[in-house]
Amino acid sequence: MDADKRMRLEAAGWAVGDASNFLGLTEAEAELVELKTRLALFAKEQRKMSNMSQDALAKKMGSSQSRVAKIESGDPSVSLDLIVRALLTSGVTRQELAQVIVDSN
Amino acid sequence: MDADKRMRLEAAGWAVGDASNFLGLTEAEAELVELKTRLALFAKEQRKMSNMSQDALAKKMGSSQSRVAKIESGDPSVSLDLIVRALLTSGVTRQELAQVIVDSN
DNA sequence: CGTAGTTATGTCAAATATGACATAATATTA
DNA sequence: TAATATTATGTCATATTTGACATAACTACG
Repeated sequence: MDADKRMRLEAAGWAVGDASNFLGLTEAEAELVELKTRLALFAKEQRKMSNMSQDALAKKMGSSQSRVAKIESGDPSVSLDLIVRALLTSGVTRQELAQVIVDSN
Repeated sequence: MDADKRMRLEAAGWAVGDASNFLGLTEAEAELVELKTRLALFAKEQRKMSNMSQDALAKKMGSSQSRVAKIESGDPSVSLDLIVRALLTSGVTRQELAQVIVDSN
């Protein structure tokens, strides 16, 4: 919808800091953007931690190198589902996932 | 199934003991499905907790009553993004979200 | 230097998710 | 009971997300 497009713009270019009011983002929408951004960074960390190339992870999770790159760069075309799949495939536990969510922001 | 076969299967990356492999799901995919299911139930709980009808929540998050129903029933057409948006819109904190993730399964 | 390995970026057809709508089913309340 | 509110289910056109591909941009090492 409209809000999603706005979320996209913000995640793509506009400082992810806190432009909540800027384009009329809901509190929840802004929080989700921040959460996804944080998880994206964590995904990159954890893949490296497990000594996999983007291509290796991609194959393991049935995706492609370019999409893994997009996951890790916080590309707005990437769903939360895909980010979490990447994390779980990298061996991240629910506990670690939860920790990142608590620390987010 | 004997221990040897189990060991061989598990070494090859298969979880033995649930329906994951039967459905052709990787471990990560199965874990994601379980996570989403748990979050869906939690979403229903929390909406009720905040005394909103599905229609009220739908309006607040820019969705529709029928989609909120699908969120809460664990409909496979619902993304994790949408589930989390529903949760955050219902006033769930990151801490509570994390707690559910840890407890999942 | 070159070259092999890895990561980033753009594009696109196909797959999937979405809100909206109708309407059925089930609660709730007068 | 009936009337009303709420929730469930199915469908569909549209929007978004996807893997795949090409290729550019690094990185590391001989």
